[in-house]
Amino acid sequence: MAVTDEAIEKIKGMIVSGALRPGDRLPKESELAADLGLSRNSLREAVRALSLIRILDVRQGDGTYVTSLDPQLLLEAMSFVVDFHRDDTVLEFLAVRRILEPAATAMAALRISEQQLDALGAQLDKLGDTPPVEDLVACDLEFHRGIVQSSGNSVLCSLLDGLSGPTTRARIWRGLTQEDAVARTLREHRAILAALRDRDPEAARSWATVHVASVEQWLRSTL
Amino acid sequence: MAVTDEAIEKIKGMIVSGALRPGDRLPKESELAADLGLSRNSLREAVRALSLIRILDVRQGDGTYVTSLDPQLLLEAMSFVVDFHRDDTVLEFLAVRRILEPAATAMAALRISEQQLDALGAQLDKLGDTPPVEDLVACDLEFHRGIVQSSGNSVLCSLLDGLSGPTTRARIWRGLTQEDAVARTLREHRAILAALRDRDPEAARSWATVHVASVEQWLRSTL
DNA sequence: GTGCTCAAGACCTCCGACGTATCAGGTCAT
DNA sequence: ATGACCTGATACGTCGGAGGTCTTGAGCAC
Repeated sequence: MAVTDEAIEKIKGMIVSGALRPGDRLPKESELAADLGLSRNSLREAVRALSLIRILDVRQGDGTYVTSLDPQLLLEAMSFVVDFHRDDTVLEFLAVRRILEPAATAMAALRISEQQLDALGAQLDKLGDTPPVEDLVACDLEFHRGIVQSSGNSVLCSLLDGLSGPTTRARIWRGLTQEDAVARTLREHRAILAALRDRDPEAARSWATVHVASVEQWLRSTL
Repeated sequence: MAVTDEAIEKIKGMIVSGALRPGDRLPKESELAADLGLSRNSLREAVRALSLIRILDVRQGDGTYVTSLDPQLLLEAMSFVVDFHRDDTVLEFLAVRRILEPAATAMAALRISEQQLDALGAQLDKLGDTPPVEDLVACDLEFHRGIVQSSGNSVLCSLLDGLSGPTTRARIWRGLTQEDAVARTLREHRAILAALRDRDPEAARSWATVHVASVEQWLRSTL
């Protein structure tokens, strides 16, 4: 195994074992390189790799720190990965979202706060009946994120966030605007919100399923 | 933005735009560095980072290639990330698995081949009634992987593979062996297999839910 | 045709130097 | 005494060059 890969494993080990805790500062590059028995250049490759996936946070002029290691932060790196997938695998991602989103919406029905409900309602009202496409996309993303956050599971939230990432979503919406999809989306959003207000998990789950399935169906007919 | 980060974005752009396709070979380090306008050292940091998340495949003495970009390959990197989470977030990961695994098992009930069914059955038979712990862990992992693969969704498969990674699984099983968990697990595995043989998605879903929930319950009472 | 040898090509590692950003502490004017 | 400003130390950022190691494939002997 290459020395850089060894260094990655060793740093990972230091964090997993608890020798380095979230927020801790690493020794400076020259010292750490000496400790691990490799050159500063090779160590930097290891640090850069761990920095890309949000394990480490490098600040020039200051030092290198272990991030909070929150699921939200680490899974954020997944959206980077999702960007690499071509259209032919989008359906598979959407199928997973079709499983997760209804479950998350059902969970949210039991936990969402009145305040959050009002915020979602205000957001929908502000949008109007015939919003510009860009506003609809942004709103759609925000609407679902708000609900999923109320599920109380940050892993689930981050995962869905990655799956529904801006790139994928934008690509889907791009051609979806010519039909009655806009009105339909708004209608379904209101139905989901109503189910949440009723604290009705099964209704919320069903409407979320319908909502994702409609996107899936359209996409399947188009590709 | 640092030159290395720029290089990461540029390489990503070349792949996403289609200028570089899966399996393509990149120009040699010195040429690519010159093209992108940075030093070879800095470029290597970018390549190493993309290599960690399985975007690039570097072969010493040969060259650097774009990987197949299969969902399976890219999401494999997620297990690396999951390893960093401490026990207190394991429950959240398990909750997500509790959503995905029953759905995947139900999907598999409709698509799994007779051959695959026989293989799963043979695997269970070979294990016997009181297997060693290590064999049980390996078998458990293999059993679920085999089923999920039959769901036909490689994204779903890779995701569950990451969530149920060796580390998490081993940590859970470590203390689970003293009780009646072994016999219970084997019984549930056989029930899942029976439901698959019957091509009964709802029974398969239910047994999978029970199976994951029992682990979750045990873990919740222990932590 | 088969197997071996060897040289070219590409990545691997290291070193040393200099640039740049951050932070802490001191200086000076108010 | 207080505040802004300056300056030095510190740590990361970037670079160029020099060997080392591994893979590959051409060429040669059998």
